[in-house]
Amino acid sequence: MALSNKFDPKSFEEDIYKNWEEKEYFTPTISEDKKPFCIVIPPPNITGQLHMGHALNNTIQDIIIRHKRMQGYSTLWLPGTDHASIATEVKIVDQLKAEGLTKEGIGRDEFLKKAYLWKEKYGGRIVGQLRRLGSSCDWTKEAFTMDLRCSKAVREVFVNLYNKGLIYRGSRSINWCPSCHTALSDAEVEYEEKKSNLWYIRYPYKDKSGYLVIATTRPETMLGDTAVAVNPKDPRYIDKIGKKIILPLTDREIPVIADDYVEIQFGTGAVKITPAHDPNDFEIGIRHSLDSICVIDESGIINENGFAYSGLSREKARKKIVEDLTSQGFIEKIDKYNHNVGECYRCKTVIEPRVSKQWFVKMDELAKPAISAVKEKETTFIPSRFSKIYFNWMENIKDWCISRQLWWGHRIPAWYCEDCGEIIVSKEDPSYCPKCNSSKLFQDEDVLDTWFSSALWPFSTLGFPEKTKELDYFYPTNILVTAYDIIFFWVARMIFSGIEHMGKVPFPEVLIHGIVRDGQGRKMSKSLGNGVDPIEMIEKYGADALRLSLCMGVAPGSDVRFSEDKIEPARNFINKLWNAARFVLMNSENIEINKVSLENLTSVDKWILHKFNILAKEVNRNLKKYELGLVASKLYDFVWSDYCDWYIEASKSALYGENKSARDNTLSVLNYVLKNILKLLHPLLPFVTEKIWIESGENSTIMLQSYPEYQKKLVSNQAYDEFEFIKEIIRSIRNLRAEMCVEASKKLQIFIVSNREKCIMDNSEYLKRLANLTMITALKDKTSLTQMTTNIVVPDCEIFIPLGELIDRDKEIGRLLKEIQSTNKEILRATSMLNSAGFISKAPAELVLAEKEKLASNNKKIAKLQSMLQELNNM
RNA sequence: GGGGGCAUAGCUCAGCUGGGAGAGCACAUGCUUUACACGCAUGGGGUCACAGGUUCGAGCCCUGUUGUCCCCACCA
Repeated sequence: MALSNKFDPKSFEEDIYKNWEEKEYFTPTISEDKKPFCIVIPPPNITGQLHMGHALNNTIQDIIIRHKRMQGYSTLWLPGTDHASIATEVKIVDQLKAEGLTKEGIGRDEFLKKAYLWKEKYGGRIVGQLRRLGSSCDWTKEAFTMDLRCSKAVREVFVNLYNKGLIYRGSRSINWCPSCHTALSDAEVEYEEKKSNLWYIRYPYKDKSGYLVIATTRPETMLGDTAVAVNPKDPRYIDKIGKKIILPLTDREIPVIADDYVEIQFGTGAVKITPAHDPNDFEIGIRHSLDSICVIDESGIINENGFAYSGLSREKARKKIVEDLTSQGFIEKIDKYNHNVGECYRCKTVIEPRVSKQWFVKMDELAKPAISAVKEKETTFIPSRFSKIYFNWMENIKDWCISRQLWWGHRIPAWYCEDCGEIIVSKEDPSYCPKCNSSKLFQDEDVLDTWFSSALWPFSTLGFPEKTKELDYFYPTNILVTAYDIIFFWVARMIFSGIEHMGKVPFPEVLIHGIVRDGQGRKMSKSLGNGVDPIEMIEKYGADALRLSLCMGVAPGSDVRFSEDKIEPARNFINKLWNAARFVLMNSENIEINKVSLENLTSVDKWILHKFNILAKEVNRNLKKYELGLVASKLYDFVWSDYCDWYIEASKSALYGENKSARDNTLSVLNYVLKNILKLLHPLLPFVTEKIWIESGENSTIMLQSYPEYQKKLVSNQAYDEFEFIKEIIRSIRNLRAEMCVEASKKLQIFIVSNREKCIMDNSEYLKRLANLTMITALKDKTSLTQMTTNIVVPDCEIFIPLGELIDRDKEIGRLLKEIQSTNKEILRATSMLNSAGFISKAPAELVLAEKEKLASNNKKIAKLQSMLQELNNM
């Protein structure tokens, strides 16, 4: 026997994957006869290792891609990794620090060497982990955001945007991380509410006519104040506008200005203006031609413009300034105040707004078509509510700061002429200045935001700007699968980039899934130490179990809680499947398995084929809608309840019986359904389905079989009804046994009175086996019964069981009363529905008919129950 | 300040197009039934957050309320 009695994924997963990859099953052929289907992977950062979020994201993509592959599409799942500029640089700086080195110390070239080494080591690790998950990526096309292909695309796009005037360089107030020493885009700043104070400070007028009180959350920035602003409509200050103030702790003279920006209600209605260290103040500064005095340097230290405080950190300067203001009588009051503080998304350092020269992408023109593309449903978000998030961001977007003062990344393709100051933006490295012919050129030191290259991913990976056949065949891709937390960073930017550079949206669908949380619903994080390592789970339970557990009970777009006790049911299910397969294969050994012939099948054979057929329809329907939770639960229920609990158990009658043709028929159906279950399950459980497929004697891979579809010829409503009726009888007998405490091993004899006698007798073998009976005797009516019996009523059948001394009259009465009660409830429900004129006239006719039938059958049932009760009472 | 999610069994969650409330886990009882104890059989357990509305009919649609989580936003 080839299958061991326990499912042991470790023994085969790796070999199976290796085989798939060697045989190049993941590599599509570009063919006009086939429809293309393409997904580009959200490239994992080379900094990381696979976490549960990746596991969920890639499981979903793999299910979609395997399904499409089996449906005959030419499928490409294009993998790759992201250089993750700032995240990687932070890690390497840490690594250097541990070795007692600094990045400045070793220099740019040496630093980049280290970075590439890092990429080799850790980029390779995560790619290996994706393989372990079973991801059917075409590794021959693996991309990296800094490889030659992607770098060419980046330069192409940068130069094109620059030439169109959509990229510009300028001095703006940007978010600065004093720890990473770089500018950040707005999207890279995370806000957290912090407890702080609102300091009310007296700013004395120069003419000694008193003072004006301003309120601030950042007293240390007052060193850079160049004005105080009030609202022009504020009567309190109307006569103060234009007056001069002497900035406390300094000798600076600053004006009182009027600007609509100032809220009359907030604080004192007077705001200190620090253009160099606040983005709003920067705007006001421009409107009023104020000086912008930088007082905090790149590391968050007060610089030479900071009077007595220069050299202090932001935090120390705040403390000292408040002390000095207090002792000199400038503090009016201090209120407790909570406000949002911006932090660097990589290192959590408090952001310092700073004015500096950076490169920006002008967003207005790019955003417009990207908004209408989603409005016009050229791209749809699934679930649709996520399009609101997209619109909200796109409609309020500001210019995108793309330059980073880092080393690891795409260097900005701009050169400056030392002699004439010309800026040269070029796809190729220039060797002389086109304006003055000087050869003294130096390249911009900065690199691009890591998301600049990610934005191009759907076409840069396919060969853009070359017109490759891959790009022609697979672009636009078909679906993008990602978590909702990078809609801004990535999805939105891919959409406007695709429209701008390719003329088409990069994908018609965006499937958004949730975040994987821990058992208590908390985000998994390193600091909490609550992360579950997917690789550890794969080691313990297998990749299939992990994949299945990430689908079970999950609705699209909602967060998933994961804990180890969620994976056990998945593993148990696979073990169940494994053993079912083992049973079928064991019984099929050395026997020629015929194709299923639809003639000569028993009711249960037709029943399982009918139910399988419905399953195939439901699975396809739900896969189409990406309802993976429903797909998983339908497969789970069919395999466990229908196939294992009922069909396999019922099949034993034929398998262990004498009739050879009955056995052959049953084996055909057993094998047919098993094989097709494996196909349906394959996208979810690639490894175990392939393993069983091969062990069952198939010599090709399951991953290229055609996916089962609904087939009209398998429909058999009559057989379905028939076996459901038999199941009902079996269940009621089992229930009676449990209630009456009849030993499970005790075989019973039953008598029946039924208008479906033939059906019961046709299925007597199944009844005997599954309800553990010796004999079934059909009676015309119960009066011929001479023995004392206990009785069961199911629709269309009365069952009489001689239980001898086990019969207990009071217990029987109780049982009957309970049954009468529940039947009465049903009758009441149906009656009230049928009594409603509205229901009769407005509800669908088949529904009304069904209710009438139910009522009739329950009426019959209750009549029988009541006569039984009568008899018992008369005893 | 704006936007969104969630509220269903003890726990974790499904419930797709409005038509007799479901699963897994947990619980109870009984089972060495020759595929499986990672198993088999049977059972108990729900005011579908609350209040209105639409409808013949609402867990599902609409309005409001409460609780909870998240996202966005420059009130210093």
